[in-house]
Amino acid sequence: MRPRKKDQLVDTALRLFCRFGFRATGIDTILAEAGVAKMTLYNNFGSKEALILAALEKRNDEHIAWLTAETEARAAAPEDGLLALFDALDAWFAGKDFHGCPFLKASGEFDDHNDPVHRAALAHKGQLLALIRKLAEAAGAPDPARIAGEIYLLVEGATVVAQLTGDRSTAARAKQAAEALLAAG
Amino acid sequence: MRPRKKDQLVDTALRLFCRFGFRATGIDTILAEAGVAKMTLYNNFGSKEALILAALEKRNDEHIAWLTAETEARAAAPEDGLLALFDALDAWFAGKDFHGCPFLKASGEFDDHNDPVHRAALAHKGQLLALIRKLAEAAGAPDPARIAGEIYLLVEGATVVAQLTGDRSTAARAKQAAEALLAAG
DNA sequence: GCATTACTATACTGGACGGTACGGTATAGT
DNA sequence: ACTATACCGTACCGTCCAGTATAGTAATGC
Repeated sequence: MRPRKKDQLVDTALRLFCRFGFRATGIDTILAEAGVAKMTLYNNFGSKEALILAALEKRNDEHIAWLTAETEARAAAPEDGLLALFDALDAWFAGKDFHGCPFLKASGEFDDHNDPVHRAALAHKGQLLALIRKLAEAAGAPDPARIAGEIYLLVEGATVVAQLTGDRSTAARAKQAAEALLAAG
Repeated sequence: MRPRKKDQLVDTALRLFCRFGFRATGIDTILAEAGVAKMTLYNNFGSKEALILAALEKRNDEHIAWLTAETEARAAAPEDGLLALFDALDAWFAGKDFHGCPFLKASGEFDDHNDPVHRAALAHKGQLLALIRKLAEAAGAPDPARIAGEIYLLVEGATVVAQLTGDRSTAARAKQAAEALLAAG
């Protein structure tokens, strides 16, 4: 199997979904941009929803891995991980193709909690929270689960606000708040 | 002028937009639900976008007023306002017709920062931040602007997470974090 | 050599979309 | 009573949508 076109389709779809939204992006646009025939899409995925799910799955893997690596690279010591996470976020927000978190976008467009797309978003956020909890444990926080939950709220808030306002200092402000939370124990 | 049908249209549209999203809600659906003829919509608003804008404007006024009043009612003393805000949020999230913040939904669907809908969302969030700042000043915080910015991130984070997960304890967790932030000064 | 597989192009279906045209009705103010 | 206004229902427009049909090409694998 040579899954060249398939990957191309997923990559293009993901890029357009992130930029214009899921419902607003038609398959014809994706096809034209990817240079792929319509039947190739339907032979590989069967439906637009399946393509969305595939795109989100890939995005989940890549983003969690990137965030993990970037945070680790920016942390001088294991106990700095939680704060370094916000530096990684800052780098993410500063990218010129940043258009908010696609999973938040997806959960907004597919509001029904039983919808597979919403569930995919939920699963991703579960992994994000797990990552934060691991960082909290590595930092030696007295109550890692509690502190992770609080930090997680800051992360989501910063992500939303960065997309909404485009303010470059958003991650730094969230980091400041996180510092205070950590200092308070 | 008897703006009965006009209001009915805005109310119905807002309800459906909140629940199903802006792009996903067709005008025919709104019309059928509101029991209003199509020409009445276009005589009053001129376009779907104008209806969206009208709905968001009404929502902005109502929600800011509600949040202000609810927070005030739940604060025993002026310096409790910032924490009481999270009790108000909790009441909002617990409502059975809660489907997330329509302005965040709108900013996700209309990503372009020049889009009037995105701008409306931005304006609303400016008012929300101003409200938080006023509460921070009333609480006698040493640096009200900074603390308000941090609390604001918690508020947005809690709103997004409440919609995403449906977790009833989200506002309480955010309140806990806010307490720590306030205690840290 | 031959069959399978991956992919292509074009054309089409049925429905939904935002928006318009038009002819008719009910209700108000004067 | 008359007229303006608000509103109605229905039919229609052009466009876009997701998805299907069909026939054909290019490379792969035995």
